[in-house]
This record gives sequence, structure tokens and C-alpha cells, in this order.
Amino acid sequence: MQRGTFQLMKSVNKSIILNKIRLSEPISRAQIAKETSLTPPTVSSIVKELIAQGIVRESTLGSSSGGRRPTMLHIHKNGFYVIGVDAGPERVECILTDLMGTIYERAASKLDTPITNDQFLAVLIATIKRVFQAQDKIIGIGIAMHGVVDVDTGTSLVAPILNLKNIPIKSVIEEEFNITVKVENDARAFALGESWFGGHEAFESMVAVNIGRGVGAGVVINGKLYHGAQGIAGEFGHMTIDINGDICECGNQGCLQTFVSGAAIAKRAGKQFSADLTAKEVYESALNGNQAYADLLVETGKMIGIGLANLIHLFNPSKIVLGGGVMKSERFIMPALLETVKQKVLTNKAKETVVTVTRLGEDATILGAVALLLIEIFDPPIQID
Amino acid sequence: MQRGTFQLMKSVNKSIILNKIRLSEPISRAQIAKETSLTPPTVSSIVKELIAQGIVRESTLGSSSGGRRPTMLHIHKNGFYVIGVDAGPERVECILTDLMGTIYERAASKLDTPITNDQFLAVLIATIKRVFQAQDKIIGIGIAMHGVVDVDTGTSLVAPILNLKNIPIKSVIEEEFNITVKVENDARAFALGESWFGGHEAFESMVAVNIGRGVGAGVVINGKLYHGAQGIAGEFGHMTIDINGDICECGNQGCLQTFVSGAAIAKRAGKQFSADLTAKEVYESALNGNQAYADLLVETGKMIGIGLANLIHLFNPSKIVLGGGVMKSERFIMPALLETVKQKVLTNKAKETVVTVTRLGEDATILGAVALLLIEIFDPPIQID
DNA sequence: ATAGTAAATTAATTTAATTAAGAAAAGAAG
DNA sequence: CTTCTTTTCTTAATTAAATTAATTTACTAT
Repeated sequence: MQRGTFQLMKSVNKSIILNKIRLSEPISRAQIAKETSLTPPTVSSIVKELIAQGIVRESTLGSSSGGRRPTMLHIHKNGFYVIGVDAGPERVECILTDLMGTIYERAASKLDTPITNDQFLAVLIATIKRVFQAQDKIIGIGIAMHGVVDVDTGTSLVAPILNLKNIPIKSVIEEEFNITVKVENDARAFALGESWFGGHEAFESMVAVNIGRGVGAGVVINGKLYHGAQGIAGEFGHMTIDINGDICECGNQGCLQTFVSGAAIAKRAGKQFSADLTAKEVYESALNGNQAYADLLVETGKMIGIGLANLIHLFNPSKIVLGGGVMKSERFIMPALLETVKQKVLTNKAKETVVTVTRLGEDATILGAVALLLIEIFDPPIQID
Repeated sequence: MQRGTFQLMKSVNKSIILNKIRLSEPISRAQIAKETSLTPPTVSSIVKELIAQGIVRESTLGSSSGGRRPTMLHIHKNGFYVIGVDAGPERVECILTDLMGTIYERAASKLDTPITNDQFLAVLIATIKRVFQAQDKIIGIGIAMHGVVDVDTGTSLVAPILNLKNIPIKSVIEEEFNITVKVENDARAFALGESWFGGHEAFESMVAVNIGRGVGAGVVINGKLYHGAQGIAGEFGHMTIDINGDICECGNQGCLQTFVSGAAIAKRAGKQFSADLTAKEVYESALNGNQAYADLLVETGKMIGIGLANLIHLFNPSKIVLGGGVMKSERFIMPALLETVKQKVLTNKAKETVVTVTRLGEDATILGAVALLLIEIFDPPIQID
């Protein structure tokens, strides 16, 4: 059990200061003290340590209105690096970033099926190697893996499209690079990326929903991922919304996914218009003025809205961020979606829930992978109410 | 912002010790030290304070196996009292308990409709007065109010069956008794009561679902209620599970409530068998061997199961506790419910989610009202990961 | 130049935990 | 019955780290 110790007290203050610098750099010691209500000597002494550790650095002097000019502090850009990996079903992408999430290197590899566990891991290692520079300054590798992931062991339990099972990602990569490795499901990494780099500081709780091949969600409460008891919190795609609906790949009936995933859109287009199109083609046709396809996307927006209303009634997050391939049809989907949410949600207060589309684009997930390690550095060991 | 201070450090340890005593009394100082990994002097000095405050007391000496006999510690039963109130749509019930939730006094009043805000408050005050003994030792009044409650202001925004709005419960009762008053929605109080007094210590997250007139749920994470951003987290009854379903009283279509509430059961009985029965009568007929009614209840169990599967996929709590009038038909409902959950939930791990019916009976909600104040005393100011 | 002001550091103090040592109380062994 | 061991609990000394107060540094403004 975690007790009240001096170390606890200190690490709490350390996180407060570090996060203040991260979110408000450049900032002076005096201003940190003012804004956190820590005393100046406490700030000075902790900042001294952070500088010695190489996480923080001093830069220029700020301006003064009569008095000594403040020394501005920053996160040390070249102090430490993190590697982020987005391992999708078709390609593996790697980036090298600093502690602020600035990207310095990028590499990607295609995955060809059929593939074995070892081949997959070999591609992963090779791609990471291409961005693995300044080794001694890299503090870890964060991996966003599609499919079902066991976070504790860092194992990919099921990788559906690659048709792989039980890939011991964490242990193999840790062995290879001799460095900390964190593995997380890609939908949750997306949520974490949005929460850290999407510019949503003020939101205490956020749900990020990825609608693409499948539909997944990640729940972030106070900057941290919420996993639930068995690590399946946020299985948004398999929420039943139509007890008489079609059979889903999971075996249940009327899952949200059977209405709104990319495959579902394509299937419905096929059914209604006997056309053999992908979701992308449906969107493009709609863009080109095909009203029937546009209507189909609007209908999809309504269904997503129903799902989100359920989400709001259960989780009641302050913000919901949407991403994934399907959301590229934003212009057709969003108006209907927002209206449905507003109409379905019970209280006026809850109607205020902010629902937006990601502005981080493709990088939200891989930056979330990076954030898996940033949490270790920036997050306090405790949650203060 | 809450900093790392000496007070924080101390209050963390104080909570740890207090909760250890509460959950394991009688217990010695030495054993507390062992089990919490706090050092003996720390335990002694904090226990000394707790005794001086009158929250803890020493009792007999324990047994020894060669060595000084330990002095056993308890929560001081006659040290402090709490008043709990369950304000339902038909009656107001009050209890006087000690810090362990032991009930010493009880009083109840019937509510007649039509009723005004002032009349309602007058009944509330009169009933509380009947249990308001040993005034100087009462630390507060916790009120579980049906309907929509604004927790921050302690106002009942909507009390549906009484047909009242904006009742300023907290301010009026605080003024009358000059004591701390906490107001919470009754479904959430039920959840809190279960979590504190239902014998579920080991569960980090719990959802308690009340199925009666309406369907509500309370979410408890680490012993605390989760409210969400606008305080509507757990509006389980208005989760859409059938996009083509009947219109609910909330205006939406196919809410879970339209399938499983007491009223819904009665309505379906009426529709299928053109009988004018209450849900209770349906249950009694089923008990007397009416197979059609038994089937109707089994069907209800299945629908609840579908709702719970959705709940598990989003919140993934370690435990779900069911209560409320409808759950009195447990013997018909539960087997189908459990099977449906097991069948619908995706991963094997999550199938392990424990689903049970409350064993606290009628008192879960009112004890939850009591727990609203116990939290103030027992809960740590921080959440340790 | 000099006064005034703000930033940062240094020194002294305080809080509260930890470590080490000791006192109290019991059973066990001779 | 005395002595030893064990366990519980307290007391005293030490330590970590925050706070308070004082001081130094480095400006701006008159």
C-alpha cells in the first residue's frame, strides 16, 4: 500500500512543476510558484534537480517591469527522446520524438499477409531500428497495437487481420533494445494521444472514439487511461443498440459496429444499391453529388449519435473526440451526429458535452504511443481530488 | 491545486489507519503497522490523535504467544453518529447510525400527493427530528433523494412522482439543524451503500443497478462515486438497446427502461395477456406456477443481461450488484440474466465479472446516504494508483 | 546615483516520518 | 522464582522536505 511519505510529497510537487512547465513553457520559477501555490524555495530546489537530471533547461531571461528579470524554463528538447510505434494491420510506423512530442524521425514498413509472429516482430524491430538514434537518450518505446492487447504483459492477444495470436511484443522488443517498452491497444493510444497533444487541457475526462475498420474507444480520466477491471473498458463498437439487428463478427446482434464501421457502410451501400464499393468510395461518390450515398452517411451519423448518447449517459465525459477512417466523411456525418446527440441526451447540462473530430489527423495514435512513456515522467504517483 | 504538503502526507496515513481499523477491528497498533507497512511510531502517534478526537477507542487486550499482549483498537461506537435519509416518492425514512453503520434509531413518514416543496421539506424535517438524538455527537445528515439531484448545491431538480422541482434540500435542512448535509441521487446512494456495507471490500470498481419504478445505476470507483462531468454518469435506464423500440417517458426510443422497469413489466403483461396487473402481481402469479408470467420475467432477465453486457463493455467494473423492486423476482430473472451476460460479453476474462443481487435488502440506499458522510471521515484526500 | 521592485537563493524553522533504543508486559526455560 | 526471549508500544534522535524569513541579485524608473 502506498503510504504518506516524504518521497510521495516530493514526487507530487515534482509532477506539478513538470506539468506546469510542459503546458506553459516558457515559464519562470516565480510564476510556477504563483500558479501552483508552491513556495519559491520549493520550486527552486525541485527545478534544480530537474535541470540536473536533464529534463528541464534554462533559456533566456524574460522581461521585467521593474525588478530582476526572470529566467525562463523549458522542457529540455534534446534531453530525452521517446520512440512511438503504431502497429496497424497493414503497416508499422515509427517515430522518434522529444518529451514534448516533437517528431524528429519517421519510418514505416508495410506488412504482408500471411505473416508469422516472428516475421511480424522482425518487421517491428527493423522499423524501430531506423529511428533508434542517440540511443543513450531514449527512455523507452511505446507501441500502439491494433486488436486485443494485454497491457500488463505487453502481449498482443489477438491481431485480427494479420490473423496472429499471443505475440509477446513487450518482452521481445525489450530484449532487443534493452529499454522500457509499453504496449497498448491502438484505440486507447489514440485517446491518450488526443488527451496529451490534442489541445484539450481543460477537460478532466475525455472519450476518444475511433471509427474505422472496427469501432473502439479509449477513456481518459484525469490524463490517464481507464482500463476497467479486465482491461476491456471502452469496447464501444460492441455495444448492442438494436436487439433485433444483424449478427456482428463478435457473434452478438445489433452491435453499433454493424451500423457504422467502414465495412458496415460498404455493406449497406451494397445492399441498398447493389454496388460493390468500399466506404471510401461511398464517401467520394457522396462528395461528387450522389445524394443516396450522402444520405447513407447521414444515416451513419445518426447511428453514431445514438451510440454516443449511450456513452454520455454512462460515462458522462466532458469531451468526446472522434477519429478513424470513417470520420473523414465528417462533413456528411457530423451534422446529423451532433443533432442526434443533442436530441437524445437527457439533461440540458449534458447536452453541453463537447463532441469534435480529431485535429491531430493520422498522428494521434502514434503520439498516444509516445504518451505511454511520457506518463511515466510527467504523471503524479497519486490522484488528488 | 492540491500540493504535496505535510498535511497531505499525514492525512493519507490517517485514512490508511482509520480504514484499516474500520475494516479489521479489533486490531492492534502493531498489526496495523505490519499490514500497512507504516512504522510503529507513526501508527502510535496517529492512533493517539484519533483516540483524542473520539473516533477510535481502545478495548481489551488481545492474546499473546509469548510477549506483551496487544491493546485492541475499535471505531468508537458511541463517539459519533450520522443520520441517513431515504426520500422516495412515497415515503421518507430516517435512521441514526454510528460510524460503522450500526442502526440505532429509525423513523418513517408517508408522503401524500399532491404535495408542495414546503410540505415535502416539512415532512423531511419532522422525520429527521424523530431520530435526531445526542445532537452534539451527530456529524451530519446524508440524504438519498429520488429523481434528478444537483449534488453541488444539494438541490432536487426533478422529483418525478411527487411532481416537484427545484427543492433546496441541502440549504433548508442545514439551516434547520445547523449541521452538514449531503444530498445524492438514490440510485447512486444505493451503489455507495453496497460498496461500503455490502461486503465487497476487494472490488476496486463496482456498479450498482437499481431496477424498480425506473432503472438507475451508481458507479463506485475506489470507494468513491463517479459522477461524470455533468453528474449524469450511470443513467443506465435510458441506454438505447433497440433503435426501433417503444417510446420511453424520456422521449427516446427503445431505452432499456422500456423493457425492464416495473412499469414495463406490468405493461407487457397487459399487452400480452390483456391483464391489468402490477409487476408485483406478475411475480406472484409466476410464483404460483403461471408459466406465461414466469417466461415474461425470464425475458426481462435477458433484456437486463443485454444492458449489463453493454455496461461491462464500456465500464468494465469488477462487480455489478443488482437491487430494486424488480429484483425481488430474482429467481426468475437471474438465471437468464447471467447466461445472457456470459453469452454476450466478448472476452473470457470479462465473463468473470461478478453479477449478484444485493444482500443488504431495503437498507442499501439509506446506508449509502450515511456513507455520504462517512466518506468525509474515512476517505483519503488523494487517490493512490 | 538612488530608490524601488521582482526573482531567486540561502538560512532557519517546522512538520512529520523513520531509525534506534528502551520500557512494559507476557510466556518459556532453567 | 529468576532470567531470558518475545512482542507491543513509547520515547528520543535523526532525517526529509516543506515553509518562513532574510538576503542577494538584477533589473526599472526617477
